[in-house]
Amino acid sequence: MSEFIKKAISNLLPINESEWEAFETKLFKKEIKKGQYFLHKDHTINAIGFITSGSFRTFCIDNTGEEITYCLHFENEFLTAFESLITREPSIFDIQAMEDSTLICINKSDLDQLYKTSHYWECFGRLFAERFYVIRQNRYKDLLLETAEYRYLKLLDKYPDIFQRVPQYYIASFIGIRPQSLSRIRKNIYPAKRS
Amino acid sequence: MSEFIKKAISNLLPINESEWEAFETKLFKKEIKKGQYFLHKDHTINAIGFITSGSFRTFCIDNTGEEITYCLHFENEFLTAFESLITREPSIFDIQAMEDSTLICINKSDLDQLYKTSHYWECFGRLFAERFYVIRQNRYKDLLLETAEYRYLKLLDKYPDIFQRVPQYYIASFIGIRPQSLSRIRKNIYPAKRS
DNA sequence: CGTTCAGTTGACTAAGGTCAATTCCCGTGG
DNA sequence: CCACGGGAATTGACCTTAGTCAACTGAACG
Repeated sequence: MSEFIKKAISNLLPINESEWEAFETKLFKKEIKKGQYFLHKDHTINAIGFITSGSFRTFCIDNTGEEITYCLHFENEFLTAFESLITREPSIFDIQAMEDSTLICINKSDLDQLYKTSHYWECFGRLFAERFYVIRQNRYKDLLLETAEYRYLKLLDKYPDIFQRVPQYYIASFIGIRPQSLSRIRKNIYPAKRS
Repeated sequence: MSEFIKKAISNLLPINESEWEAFETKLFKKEIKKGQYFLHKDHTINAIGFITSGSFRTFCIDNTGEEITYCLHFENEFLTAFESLITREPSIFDIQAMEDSTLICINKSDLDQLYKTSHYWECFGRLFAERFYVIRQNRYKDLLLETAEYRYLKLLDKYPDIFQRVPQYYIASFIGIRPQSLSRIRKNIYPAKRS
């Protein structure tokens, strides 16, 4: 089960057995039913999860009271409110399961301990943060420079089956538009048929 | 001169003398005249700078051939194309001095060496990346959730003298709109007078 | 003094938001 | 098996924000 997380970690920085064992003993499993929360807004997050099955969305409430889906998360991805994890401030986001889901988690305090005692893990922490940065950077770039239609197509390209798993109004909001606008964009792309 | 960079580093993670000395020997000074470049697009960046005087802008070219000012940078801030620094890919951004400027720089290779040999520096590297993440995150949040007017006022709040130092069309582009739109927003905020 | 370029303004356009009505889809209970 | 209810998605009509294009102003500087 934790083979996948080991692979994801090795992907960032190859790991040896003793480093892995120190890490593995800290892991715990968490099951979250569809609709339940991994994190509630106004709470400071104290763990990182790795999604072994299911999917989540990170959302917040905008000035008009509307829910804005900020991120979507799927299998084999790390899940956390990184900003809150770093700053130790309460998160402005909720993180909710969109399907019945399973996570492998590690507590922030255990991770900090690993950072402190192991050069390997400190280095991993840096690479982890750097990768999070690149993801944010790309999203920011797309929002600033690209059209909603481009963002929609890019998302479809990355997750071809996303429409089978995620309601369209979450997707719309993730792209940065309203469900009605996404509906129109889709109509525009696929003139007669339905996708 | 390098007192300021030492202070900026200590701010992230308190530093002792021997760590500092290892670092200081690697530093070099770079002077860049107004209009000259710290980094050219399509080149992989191999240094981080710390601005001791002057200011810079990071920009790229959008689909329509328009220059988009992506970031503005001032004294006592670190300057790099972080994405290119991390991924070792060519940057899509140019970084250009907006005023005659002075930087204290360290090469990526020297930094990597410090990361490798010192737990202090590795930890610093993580905190540095984390802080970059938070900055990106905030910009992304503002672009997704806030109006152009709010972003304008927030920028003014952070850099009250920015209009004395930076042409308005760079500022407009930085907050994600066209100069004409910024002009109208300003007209709207200050109905009769001029600021 | 004319050239240049940033900034402003006006008229028009385009993208996306808003509100409301309608249709579609799917699960549940009769 | 069918009818109904409820939420998701679509569509239409209209509005708002910002973009586009072009003309004009004004300050800076040789």
